[in-house]
Amino acid sequence: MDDENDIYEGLRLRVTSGGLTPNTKLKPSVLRHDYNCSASTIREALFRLSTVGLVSFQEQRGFRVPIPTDQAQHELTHLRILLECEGACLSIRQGGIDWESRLTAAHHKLSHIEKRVRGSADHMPLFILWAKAEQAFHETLISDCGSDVLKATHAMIYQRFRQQVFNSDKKFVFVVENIEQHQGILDAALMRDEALIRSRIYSHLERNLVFDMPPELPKLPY
Amino acid sequence: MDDENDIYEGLRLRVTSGGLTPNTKLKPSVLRHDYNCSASTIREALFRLSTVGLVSFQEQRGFRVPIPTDQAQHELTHLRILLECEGACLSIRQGGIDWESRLTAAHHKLSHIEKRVRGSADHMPLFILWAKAEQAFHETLISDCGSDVLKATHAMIYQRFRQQVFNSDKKFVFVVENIEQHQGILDAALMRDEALIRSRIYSHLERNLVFDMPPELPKLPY
DNA sequence: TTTCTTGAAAATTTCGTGATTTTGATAAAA
DNA sequence: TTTTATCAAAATCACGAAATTTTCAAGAAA
Repeated sequence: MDDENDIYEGLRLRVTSGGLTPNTKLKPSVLRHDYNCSASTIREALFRLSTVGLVSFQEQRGFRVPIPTDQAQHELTHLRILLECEGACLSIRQGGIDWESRLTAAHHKLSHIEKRVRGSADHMPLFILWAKAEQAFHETLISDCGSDVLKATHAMIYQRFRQQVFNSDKKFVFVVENIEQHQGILDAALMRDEALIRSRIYSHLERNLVFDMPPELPKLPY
Repeated sequence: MDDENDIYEGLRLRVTSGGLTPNTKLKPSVLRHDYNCSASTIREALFRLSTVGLVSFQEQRGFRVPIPTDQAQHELTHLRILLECEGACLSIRQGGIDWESRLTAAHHKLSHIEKRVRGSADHMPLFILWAKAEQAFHETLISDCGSDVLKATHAMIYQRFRQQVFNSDKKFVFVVENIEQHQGILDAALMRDEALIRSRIYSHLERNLVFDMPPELPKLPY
């Protein structure tokens, strides 16, 4: 049935948070056994992943898990900030009670998991749950911006960001500051304060910026 | 040799500015003759185009030329403004003399073509030339922003934007205002005036926004 | 030792085929 | 006339194999 898409999703999970070492070769002829299908089917899925930037591809040289670099982390963070600020502000303007309630719900789930993570010694077992909840929260934040293109672009960048951070040495996937930062973003959204939410989204992601970023970009009239 | 990529580029050109009617079915078994290769090869190229949004795809229902809508035009324009303003401002900060000279050169070419277009009755014959030059100008504008991710994302959105506008009924591909607007953007870049270039990029693209856009988004501290 | 060839093994890309699904026209039923 | 059923033609999708390209180790030349 929807085989093709399951394989795509399966592979996506493995290259983003499946513990695969960066630069690992992804051979269709090997992976086919994990999904029992033909190599061509795997190849197609890997191709799709490569156009989104989640696997690297070189003509006649096959597919590999991308190597995280400081530069890539910086760039992905920068774009996340740009897109998320824009999407959040538009949602503040256009979103209604429904948006507020969905965002509150998403935050409630995330917050619950984060408090459990804080208590446990090993973060790993909860990681998958946390990753899903955190993605849902950030996607809900921009969900009423009214632009599918913006949302799709953000989703792409978010996936690559998560892959980058997870596969980098530091493994900064979760830090305690997240808890109050997510809360702060929710509060700003409910207060409908655009300037505040911008500043809080920036602070939340700031630690992933590895180079200096202009602290302030005057943006008028647009 | 680099067959696969040639086919991809060839198809990309046809769906973006090849005069194909929106909603036209793209059948691998037909297109194979134009590139003399197998249907599978065409299929793969179309698949890649679909992940970038330049071809619409439905499982078991094949590929089609996307139908332009006002909504899509608005969203693509919005994102172009966002990305291009950001890229231009960062280039102003980080770009050197080299950037200035490349931008001036790109503008010179574009300007030359635009003045010829203004004189001719039928725009069509010059269109391909103009499209290439205009893309080059806008890409040079953001070329020194220091972020490959930003540039790649912009390139994607720009392609879809061009497709949308070209395939829409109005065919607003070229208007005389472009001439002075491009000049204005160049001037602002050379003056290194960030606020000014933002405002001019916005004005340049504004006519493609089909819904109201917030005239001013206060953006502090980021 | 270092650099350059050689050539077999391995991996990647392309292609035609058969199985499955959709499409669209025609006929039957309401 | 409108709706539903039937079924053949056409298109799509997954597959395995053939053709092409790369990899890399072993030997020859500098």
